[in-house]
Amino acid sequence: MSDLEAVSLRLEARGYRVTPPRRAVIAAVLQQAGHFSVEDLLHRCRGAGRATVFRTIRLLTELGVVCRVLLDDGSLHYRLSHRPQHHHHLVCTGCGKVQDLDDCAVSDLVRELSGSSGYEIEGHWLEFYGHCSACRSEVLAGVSS
Amino acid sequence: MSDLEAVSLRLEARGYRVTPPRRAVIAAVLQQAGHFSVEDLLHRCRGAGRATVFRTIRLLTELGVVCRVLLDDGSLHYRLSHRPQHHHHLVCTGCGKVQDLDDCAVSDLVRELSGSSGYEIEGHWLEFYGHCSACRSEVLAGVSS
DNA sequence: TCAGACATGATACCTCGTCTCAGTGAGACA
DNA sequence: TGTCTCACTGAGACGAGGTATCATGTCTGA
Repeated sequence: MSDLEAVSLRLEARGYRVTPPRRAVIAAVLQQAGHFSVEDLLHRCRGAGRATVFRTIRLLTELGVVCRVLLDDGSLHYRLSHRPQHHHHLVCTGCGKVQDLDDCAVSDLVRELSGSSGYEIEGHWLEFYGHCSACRSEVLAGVSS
Repeated sequence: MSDLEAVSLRLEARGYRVTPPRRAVIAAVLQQAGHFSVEDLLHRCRGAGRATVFRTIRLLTELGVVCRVLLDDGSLHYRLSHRPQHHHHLVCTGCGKVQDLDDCAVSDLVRELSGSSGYEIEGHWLEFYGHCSACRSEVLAGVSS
């Protein structure tokens, strides 16, 4: 079963119809290698309207098919989520590559914080920014030349 | 020395002029108890123009006088920073109260991640969301009544 | 005094996202 | 088969939040 079919089935299981514009958006999302903005999708899905693309992305976010990535300049991008469960991102500020971090090491901190602060902590947002090994070696090569 | 004077001195030390509109924005920021949007400041500084308020907030962010707070609905607010150094926030989604977390417990995780991922990690963004003790007791009172 | 740098407010503009609304089409049902 | 309902659609208006531009004002140092 292709990814497109799998996502379509998940939509149908929730009672949503899988229409041609939605298929176009899902296909465009599945083609994206890294993170992308809604504007990128709008360019790829010329047939689908602006509102439809936004609506479909919101649907896919609810389904856990895509997840939101906060870049270090504050802009919000999306990314195909290979992990429907809670996870974090490691974003390369050089090439834009994003890596998933599946073990949430903050959960211990959350427990500790719940005790000390009196808050009932329901969620958190954690993103790491840095340079991947490829970008680091490029920078070093640039300096030495 | 008042807070207003202290911030003014920091601006001057960086070579910026302390003009009446800037003083008005700084005073408005210092009066804010919790987090605020630029729109809130615009209401409080009727004399200063929209662009000036945005420019001054950007300046104050650079100086570390205010810091950005990402709310759980994705909107960006600002907050008077009592800790110029790196810190995190604990945001109450009920009343909007924000608490600073000064010990960055992610630094161990950053070191560990640098080794395992090959990334040179330069920054991270961490916000916690939950309900403060006051909001929790309100909810409980509402349920029991 | 004067030139140049800096700061200003007004306003146009941009980006990103939501809302509204009339039209469309798929599916249920008589 | 016809009709009815309702989810879904695209177009476009709208709003929030922020930036760019520009003429003008003000400060500073020579």
